Amino acid sequence: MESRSQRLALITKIIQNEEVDSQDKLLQILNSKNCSVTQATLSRDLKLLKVFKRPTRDGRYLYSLSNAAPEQKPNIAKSSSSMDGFLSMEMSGNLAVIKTVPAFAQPISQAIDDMDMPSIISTIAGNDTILVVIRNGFTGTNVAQDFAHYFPEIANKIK
Amino acid sequence: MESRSQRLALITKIIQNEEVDSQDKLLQILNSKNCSVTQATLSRDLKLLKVFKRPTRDGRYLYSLSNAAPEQKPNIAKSSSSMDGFLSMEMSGNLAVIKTVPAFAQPISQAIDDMDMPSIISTIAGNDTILVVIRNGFTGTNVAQDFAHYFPEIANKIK
DNA sequence: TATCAGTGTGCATATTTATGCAGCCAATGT
DNA sequence: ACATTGGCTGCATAAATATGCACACTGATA
Repeated sequence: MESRSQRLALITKIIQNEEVDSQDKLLQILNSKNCSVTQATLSRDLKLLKVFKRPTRDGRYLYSLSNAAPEQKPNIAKSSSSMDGFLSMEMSGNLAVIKTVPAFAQPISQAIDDMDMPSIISTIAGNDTILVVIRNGFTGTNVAQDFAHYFPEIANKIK
Repeated sequence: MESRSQRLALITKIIQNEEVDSQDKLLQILNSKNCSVTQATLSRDLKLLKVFKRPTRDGRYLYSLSNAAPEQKPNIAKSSSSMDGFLSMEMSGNLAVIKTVPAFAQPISQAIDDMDMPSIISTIAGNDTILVVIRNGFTGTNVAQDFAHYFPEIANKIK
């Protein structure tokens, strides 16, 4: 085996047909097929091929070709206007209820979750309403304070 | 941050929202969010979540949630537990809040409703959060017990 | 021919990730 | 109460993977 491109093709075939979980293992298979390289070169080959280790159902990781791997959608960056559409917030027991302009509940809910406020377990959003679940040991006042701190632009809309 | 399941939920969120390419980097982000663990624990967490490093178009590798990989989706129903994607459950007053891997809230919510647990009136699900409304006369402890009974595989994720 | 640029490689080592082991803690059984 | 079990963790270190550097080879160019 002399050329790199031939070796790359061979690697592709091996990864498709066998359960390879380390470069050393791949190295052995290649050696047994008359192809002699070092682990360092293999590492570079795999990067060229965009090979990656995929999790299996039983908790292992095996090398896999990335042809089908889609780009992960990055979340839209938060802007200073992430509270656009916020209308009001009112406390009720261990819940805070936020009303928004219709269709704005989801993005606002996401923005709130992203802040990881200590007083909030999580939020859940419909179309124009968000439920904010307050963590045990905190009060609506705590939540109001946290909101005023993280989102000062809506501090005056909290009851 | 005290419980492992909560940390797992936080990790999924970080991996979705940021470009993480090493456990050390993830470690720093967690630390900045008041969550202190070692790299060793992180390695175990990532294996539990079946996180893997996905190749990007520009030749880098970033951590990614394996449940977002589409080729695995068609098989989920037949070969996975209905509690796949369940991350954590925390009580708050007459509610229990379940955090899931994104997009898993709806099916898990359905599975819970289907059990007709005596301690639960109903559930409502967003994208990665489920609210469980506890029936009058029951407590969060009752709900936790019911969950442990009906879904023993997630008993250890209940706070 | 001489020189240069680019590619490919091994070696040694750095970086990154995984794990054996022991200890802690909470839950459970006797 | 005491012992036991199992989950979770950190520490130290092993295992796995990536890379800086030097060198060899090729093809293009003056």
